[in-house]
Amino acid sequence: MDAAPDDDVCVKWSETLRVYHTTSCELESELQARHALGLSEFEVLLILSKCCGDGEGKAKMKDIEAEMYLSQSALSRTVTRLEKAGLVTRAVCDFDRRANFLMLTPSGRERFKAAQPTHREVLVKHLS
Amino acid sequence: MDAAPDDDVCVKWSETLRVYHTTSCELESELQARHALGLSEFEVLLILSKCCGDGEGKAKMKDIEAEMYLSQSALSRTVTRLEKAGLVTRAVCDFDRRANFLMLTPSGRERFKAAQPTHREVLVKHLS
DNA sequence: TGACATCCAATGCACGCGCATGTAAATTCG
DNA sequence: CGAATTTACATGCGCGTGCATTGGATGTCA
Repeated sequence: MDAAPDDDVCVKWSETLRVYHTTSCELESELQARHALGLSEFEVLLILSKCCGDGEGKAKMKDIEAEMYLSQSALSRTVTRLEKAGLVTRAVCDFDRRANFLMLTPSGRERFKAAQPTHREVLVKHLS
Repeated sequence: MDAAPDDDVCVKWSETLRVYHTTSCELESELQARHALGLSEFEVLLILSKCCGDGEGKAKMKDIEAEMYLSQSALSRTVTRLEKAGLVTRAVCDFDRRANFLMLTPSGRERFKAAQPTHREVLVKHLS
């Protein structure tokens, strides 16, 4: 698998850096400019919206954390921002009152639907 | 080129996210733990050391900036940290006194040589 | 049941980043 | 030449992040 040795991984890494930075940078600015969403915030909405079909959109914080590359504290604050913006609501889990459920509000679902094309558009532009 | 459409880019993107985050995260912590270097700092040393053969290691700030995914201000502060650590020296360019040269100190070259295997090791682990 | 370990989420804190601005040097052009 | 523009770098500022800690709920085991 690794016939050609060390330099290969360096090239691969610098290519990964290039793709990651250019793409995430444009995602960030386009989502912010067109939909007032940070990338982390969008990603939370994305998980919520696909995690639970159409009607609902519930998920536990821990489950979301597991699907994102974001620390527990950062996720907590991201959710706080989303909550303040009225896009998401926290609800305590009845069976385990340590845990929180997260739910999309109608406004949150709307915002996400509006933003998703922008997201796709940028991805297609950089990864096609 | 793009026979299978939208979902493809999403998969590709999430794969890029995974590789980028796991790799850069481990690079950061290994370089910090073993060599007291942040990833940005290492990357500056890397550019300096390959930019100019063995004996010297000079480069203009602007040229370094162009090779990194880092803002001008972030680079400026990164270099300040490297300078404080004694790994790098700033020198004013005689022909354009706005510009700075950057030079590896012997200590800087040493630190870089010590750190490079760690860097390679992590890359190989994640990208092979 | 009671003491201890574990788990979830929030928060204090420090840090690195990008944006906007400031300062000084160089370049352009009337 | 002299004023306006542009370029290089540093710095003030706000923000999002990770680490460490805290507080509260749950689980475990004797």
